[in-house]
Amino acid sequence: MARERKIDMVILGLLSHEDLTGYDIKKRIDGAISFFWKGSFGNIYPALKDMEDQELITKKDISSSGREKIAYHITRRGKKVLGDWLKDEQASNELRYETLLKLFFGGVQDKKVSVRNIEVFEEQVRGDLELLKEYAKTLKNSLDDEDHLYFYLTVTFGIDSYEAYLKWCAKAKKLLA
Amino acid sequence: MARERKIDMVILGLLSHEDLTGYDIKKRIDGAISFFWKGSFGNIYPALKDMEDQELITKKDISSSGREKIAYHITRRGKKVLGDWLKDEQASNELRYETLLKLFFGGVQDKKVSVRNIEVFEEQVRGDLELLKEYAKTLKNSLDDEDHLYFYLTVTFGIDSYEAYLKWCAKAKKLLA
DNA sequence: ATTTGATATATCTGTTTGATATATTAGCAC
DNA sequence: GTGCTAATATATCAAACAGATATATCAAAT
Repeated sequence: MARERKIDMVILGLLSHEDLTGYDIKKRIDGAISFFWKGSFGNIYPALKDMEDQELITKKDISSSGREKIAYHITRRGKKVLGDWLKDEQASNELRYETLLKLFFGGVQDKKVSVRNIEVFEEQVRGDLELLKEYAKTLKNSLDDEDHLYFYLTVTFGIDSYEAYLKWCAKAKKLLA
Repeated sequence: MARERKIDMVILGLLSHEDLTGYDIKKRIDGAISFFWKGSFGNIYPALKDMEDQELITKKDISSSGREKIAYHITRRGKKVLGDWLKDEQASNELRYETLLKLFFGGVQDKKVSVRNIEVFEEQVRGDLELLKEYAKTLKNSLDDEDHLYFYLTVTFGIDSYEAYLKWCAKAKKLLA
C-alpha cells in the first residue's frame, strides 16, 4: 500500500504561499513548524524529485553564476492534493517524549534521577515557551491577516500546552520529594 | 555513528520488571506507554535479536506443544545500559501533530475546514482524556507502590496537557468563528 | 588573503512504521 | 464435534524518516 508521505503535504503547504528551494523549505520547517512537525534533507530532496515526477510541483533553475539553485512551484494538481489532505478528517497526532519514557521507568534508579530529568525538561520547556510568547506578541496585532491568524493559533497551542507542562513539573517534583 | 535505538530502552525498561515475549512487549507498549512512545513488531523483534547478541538480554524457549514462544530476561549488562540511559540528562521530546500542520496551512481552504479539523481533534482528546482519568483514579490509591507512582506521574502529564488542549480548542474555534 | 559561517545541492546508513505472511490456540455458535 | 472468529505469536518487507556526511559556492569578517 502506498502510504501517504506527510512531508509532501508540508512541502505543498509551504509552496502554496511562495516558490522555494529545497534549502528554503528546510529553513521554513526548522522555524515555527518544528514545534509540531520535523523534516530533514534526507526526505525533503527525494520528495521534491517524486512530486515533480507526479506533476504536483514544477522546477525552475534559478542558478546564479556557479551556485546551483532550483526553485519549486506548486501546480494546480499540487493544490488539489493539498486541499484534499486538508479536508480529510483523519489526522495522526503523536507525542514522542523521551522524558516521560524515562520517568515511566524511573523506579529502576534513585528518585533524584527522575527529579533531575524533570528539571532538564522544565528548562527546555521554559526556553521554548519564551520563544513562542515572542511569536504571539508579534502576531497578535495582525490577526486580520489570515495567514497570521492560523500561525497564531498554532503558537497559542504551544503556549497553552507548555504552560500546562510547567505546572505539571512543579506537581511532579513535589510528589517525588 | 551508531545512533542510540530508543526501542531498546523501552524493551529493557519493560524487562526490568518481568520476563516477556516479543508479543507481550508489543501489548505493553500499546497500553499506557503508547501515549508518549510507540513500538511495532518491525522494530521489536530485530531489537530483541540484536540485544541478545550484545548480551543485554537472554532468551528462554517456553513453547508449549505447537505454539512457539520465546521469553526474554534482562541481564546485568542490560540493567547497566538501562540505568545509564536513565541517568543521561539529554532527552528528545517531540510533538508530531498533523492537526496543527493542517491548521497551519488552513488558509488554503475555507475556515469551516479548519474548524472541523479542530472538532475532530477535540473528540480524539476527549476520548483519550477519559481513559487517562480512569487510570489515574485506580492508581491514586496506591502511590506508595513506587511503580504506581511513576505510572501515575506520566498519566497526570497526559491529563494536564489534554485538559489544556481542550481549553485551546474552545478558544481556537471562537477565533475562527 | 584567509577563514568562518551561511547557502545549496544530494546521498548514505540506520531506525521506525505499517502492512503483510504464516501458523497455533481458545472460545463460541451451531 | 465441527467450523468460524479472534487472539496469540512469530517474523519479514517496503517505504518513510532521521541524522550525519559529502561537496561546493558565496558573503563577510579578520
